[in-house]
Amino acid sequence: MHEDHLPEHQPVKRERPAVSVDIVSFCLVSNAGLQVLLIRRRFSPFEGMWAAPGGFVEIDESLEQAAVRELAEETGIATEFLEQLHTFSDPDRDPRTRVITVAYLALVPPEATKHRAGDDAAEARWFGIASLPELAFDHQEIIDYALARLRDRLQDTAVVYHLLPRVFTLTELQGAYEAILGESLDKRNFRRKMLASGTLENTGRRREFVEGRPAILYRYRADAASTGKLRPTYA
Amino acid sequence: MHEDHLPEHQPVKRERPAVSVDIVSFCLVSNAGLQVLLIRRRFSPFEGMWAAPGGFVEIDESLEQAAVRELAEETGIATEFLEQLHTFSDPDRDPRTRVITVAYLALVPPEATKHRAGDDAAEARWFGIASLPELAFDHQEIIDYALARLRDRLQDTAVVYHLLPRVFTLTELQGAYEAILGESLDKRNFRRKMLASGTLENTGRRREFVEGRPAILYRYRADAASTGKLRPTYA
DNA sequence: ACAAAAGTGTTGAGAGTACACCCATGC
DNA sequence: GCATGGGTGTACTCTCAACACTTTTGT
Repeated sequence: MHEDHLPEHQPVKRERPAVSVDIVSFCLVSNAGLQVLLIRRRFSPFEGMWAAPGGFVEIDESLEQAAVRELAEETGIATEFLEQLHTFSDPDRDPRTRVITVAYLALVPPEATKHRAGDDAAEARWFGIASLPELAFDHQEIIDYALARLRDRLQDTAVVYHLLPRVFTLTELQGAYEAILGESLDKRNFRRKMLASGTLENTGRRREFVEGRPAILYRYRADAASTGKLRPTYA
Repeated sequence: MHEDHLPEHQPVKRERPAVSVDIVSFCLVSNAGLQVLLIRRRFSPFEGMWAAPGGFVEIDESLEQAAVRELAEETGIATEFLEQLHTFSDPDRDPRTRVITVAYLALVPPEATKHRAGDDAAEARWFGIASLPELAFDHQEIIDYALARLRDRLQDTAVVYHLLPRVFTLTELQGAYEAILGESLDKRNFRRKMLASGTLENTGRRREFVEGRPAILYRYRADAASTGKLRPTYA
């Protein structure tokens, strides 16, 4: 990094690539599974195509700030969970000019999923992970990467916390795991593991007015994100 | 990312941050443990201080290409293993101008560790991981991050492959794990696990002319990096 | 009483951990 | 024959995986 400043050493002002962030936001919708937030592009290139929300980094903000800002500007969504994924740098990934993009993973809890179209995007929409439209740029690759990371995080941390309502039943929790992993899990093993992990807390309340036996409502303990000892596979 | 091109939409040409790569290279030196490659800076800022090799990305190269090029230019070292770590973007991390840097992990096998000072650096040197000098920029943080990632990779892949000579004894392999993890491991459990992983191959030769009983020489199987099933903890 | 969903235990297999002595070679 | 490092096995614990019936509620 360390030479730009020295005129006699680097006499030519180097051409700088543009730097953007792209945010892959997931949410869970009961019996519709895992959803990804996309916007429809209003401008060329890929005008009219769907893409992950994102935009250029301002000169005085960090990448995290840019990600939060762009997500808010383009979709109106404020996320609590944001994790850097990977930086994509193929010189030809954007047909306009050289753009290096830093991809972020965002998790949006159900009470915050209401979006609106922003200035830069004609439209924003949640898509089921299994039925994504054709995507602009290398955004399909970025979303694949994000999903792999989310699945990974699920194995050893309490990230689902950020995708569920504050209270939930064990069956709902299992449904969340199954929707994200794309496979079904054994009920008894799942419950044992979750309860043993020490991340859950019985609220003492039950889900009322439902078909069948009312389920106990749990919440994540306040320190779950840090404390959670989860490295299960269930089956 | 998607608006730079539209004059009426973004009439002002946005100021672009500079983008650099920094490479944290590790090697193993028998009974000197894990080493990191640093260069002494020839220019301000932090002139005379040690830093990870790195430099600005050219407009038409990928980040990986930039990392390989900078490492070669500044130290003459060619690495086989390169993995992207994280992108550091604090607006104030470089006092000169806005620089976003993408950090890479490089592993250098013992036969490739000879370095030379390059154009941009007065001097290059391997430092023991436990006795690093004060570092320029946020490079201490970057190296900490790289070491954590290396330790992580050690748990479930055969990365040590890239840090050892082509043939080695089990004792040497265990020494490598211990040097990287910074803890000692049980000999019998370690050997059982390694041999059971299926990544090693007995060369049929032994280390000759040494004190004590000659040890069997092993090599990694050609497909070890992909096949290796390692998730041990030893103890 | 029946439909619907919640809840509950046991067993077998494999992996991890702890631990101490004999073996092959060079000098 | 002794110093030096190489090599080996067993028992315990714990976690994972497979698997089916009973309980509670509303209607």
